[in-house]
Amino acid sequence: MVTRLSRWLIAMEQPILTAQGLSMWGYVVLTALDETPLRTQTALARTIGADKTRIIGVLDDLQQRGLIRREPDPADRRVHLLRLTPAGRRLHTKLRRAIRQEEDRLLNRLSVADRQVFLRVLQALDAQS
Amino acid sequence: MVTRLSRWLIAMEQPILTAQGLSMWGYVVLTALDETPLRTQTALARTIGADKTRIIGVLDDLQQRGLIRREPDPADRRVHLLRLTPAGRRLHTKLRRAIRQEEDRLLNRLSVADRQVFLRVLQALDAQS
DNA sequence: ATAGACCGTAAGCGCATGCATATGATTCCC
DNA sequence: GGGAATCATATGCATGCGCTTACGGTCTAT
Repeated sequence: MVTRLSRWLIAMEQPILTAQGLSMWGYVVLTALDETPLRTQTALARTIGADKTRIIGVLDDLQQRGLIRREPDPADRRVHLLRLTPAGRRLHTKLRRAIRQEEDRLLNRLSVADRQVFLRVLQALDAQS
Repeated sequence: MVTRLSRWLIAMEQPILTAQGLSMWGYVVLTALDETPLRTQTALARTIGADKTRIIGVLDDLQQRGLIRREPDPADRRVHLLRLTPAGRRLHTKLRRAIRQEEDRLLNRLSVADRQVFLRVLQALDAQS
């Protein structure tokens, strides 16, 4: 069930992201930086459950597209601090809205109450993991 | 969200399955055969969203362990019909119970009502995917 | 009888991922 | 000051997976 559901949900999001030339991980990174606006790469990778070595390419790409900024941390020169640019924030907002719309479309056979419960529980489970 | 949730659910199930020397796909196959007791390999693969070429190893393993049976279909000699053995059914029941228990443990901070809604919605979404 | 489709099987290709190693630079602690 | 740890980076290895191709055998429709 999990496998199928995951794949199905991913298949739902994928076209939205692809249309903006963004990868899943790209979107995940933007989301994480939207939630916590300033982070080191290591912290980000840990938070999003990505391999820190593997997200470097993703970050390079996002940076090159002007969606995030990497700044040296004055307090520790080993560190880059990541933040969203205004363009990154705008794109993220747009994508999130589009994905929410698509989710709504897929959930619209549920009652409003059920839907709210489901999303709330998902959020709670996500927060706990 | 999807990625992390999937990973979390998988991380929950994995130790239970590993303890019985079963893979995720192994468990998925047992579940599918429990639900529909007699199926061709192609139908099974389609149902569980697996690649028909990739599940052959899984089926080989399950068969070797006496958990499933492959029988020629008298109506079509190209086809193997798959079914659970009693041992397969017993193992599946045991694993399903253990996984349910673990889910309950993880969901136990939710109200009973919320939990029921959540699982019901998950099921509905799965059915629609 | 023949052509095309299907079944199960084996294997190839490319990609993603988890994990590990190594590097240079930097920081922290003794 | 020196050693160990940490950061970001690059890269290797093994594995899994989606997709594809090919094969021998079988089935269906013409």
